[in-house]
Amino acid sequence: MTTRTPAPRRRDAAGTRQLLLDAARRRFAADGYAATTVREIADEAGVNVALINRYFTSKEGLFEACLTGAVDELGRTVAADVTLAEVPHAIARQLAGPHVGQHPSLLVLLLRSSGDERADEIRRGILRSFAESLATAAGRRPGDDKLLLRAQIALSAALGIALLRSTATMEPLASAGEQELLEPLQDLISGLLARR
Amino acid sequence: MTTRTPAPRRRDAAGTRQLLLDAARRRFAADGYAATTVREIADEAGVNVALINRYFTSKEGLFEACLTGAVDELGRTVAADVTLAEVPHAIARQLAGPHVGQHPSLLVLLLRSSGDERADEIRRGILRSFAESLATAAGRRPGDDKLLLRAQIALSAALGIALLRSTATMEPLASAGEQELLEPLQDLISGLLARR
DNA sequence: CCTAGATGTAAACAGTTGCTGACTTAACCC
DNA sequence: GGGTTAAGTCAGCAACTGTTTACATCTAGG
Repeated sequence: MTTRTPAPRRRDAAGTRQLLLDAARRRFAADGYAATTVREIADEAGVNVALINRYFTSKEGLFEACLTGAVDELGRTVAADVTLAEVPHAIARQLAGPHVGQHPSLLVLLLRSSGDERADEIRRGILRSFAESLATAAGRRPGDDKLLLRAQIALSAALGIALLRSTATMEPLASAGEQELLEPLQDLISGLLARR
Repeated sequence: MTTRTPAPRRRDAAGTRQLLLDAARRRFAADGYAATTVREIADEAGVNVALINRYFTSKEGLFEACLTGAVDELGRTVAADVTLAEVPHAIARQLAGPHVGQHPSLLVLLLRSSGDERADEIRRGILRSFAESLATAAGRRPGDDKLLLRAQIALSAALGIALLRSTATMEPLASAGEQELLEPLQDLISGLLARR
């Protein structure tokens, strides 16, 4: 069985660029920015180290590209106008959905600081906008800081779960599936954000 | 005004050891293990770099010492037999209590992986034991995995808040005080862990 | 076919990392 | 007070970091 792709070209800029992005995202999410080596990333991608600087100028540039890529992907899966009832499903899917494994949780990436100011500003921007969406879904009116705070706490919870699942090996949390996470998440979200 | 300490000795092993521990905890919590340099720690402690290896054998040894120190301190502030109603208070205090600032949140340290197996095992051990205590406080009976999962999620939430407060600058979460955190935390905990 | 530009490779650079050894200096005891 | 030991200093090493530079090789267009 040969490959189906029409052009199995041995030199493909866009292709290797994507290989690097995928490998980088995995390593950054798993080990953090500082602990990850450009050579590790290149090896995992099966690509020469120098290409990182060719395609992304620097390690920070690569990280930034991972981040903006993650934004797009998240923006596609999580619509901006979710209802509060859908939120637990969205979180559970993002934490343990069928896609995870090859694409390790994007959420973890949002907790990985690079120290670079530009990249960190992107990170903060995404987080803020997520919290806003969540607060809006919960019925926030402009100026309502208390509900915004609650939305940020809910977001913290989702990110905390993602991080603990990936760095600590804490059962049953680490290997809980989408279904097992759903019910607790529903209780958490409704306890925190439901109108009373 | 001279110093009040009875013995202002210029050479004090225990003293400088503690200086190193404090500085290391701050840096590790703020920047993570890999991004923190032994020279940074030594400078912040106002101490020669070589003393880190003298007193703690290695950077990893220092991190491990920070971790076990944090265990003791947490074990003292958070008793093992808390009631469920006290949990939100304990979390809020640990997140934003009056002591924070000089002693940046111990919780963040528990999310900082060093890559060293020994240190990470300590970390996991603490987290597991905390989750157990929480589940017990919620009325867990042996073998009840569902409630344990919920306790681990609650713990994730607390840690996530700690991390987001320290790495993202997300208002109003970042500068919320103990009181402002308490009410949402109560709703979160009761929604997640209360018997229904 | 054959050349020009795109793609990939190899080696080395300068700076930083954690760590070590030989050394100096202060504190304590008789 | 001299001498012994603990406490602190200093310079440097070997390994690793991100990055660059000069070079090889493939691919497409004329």
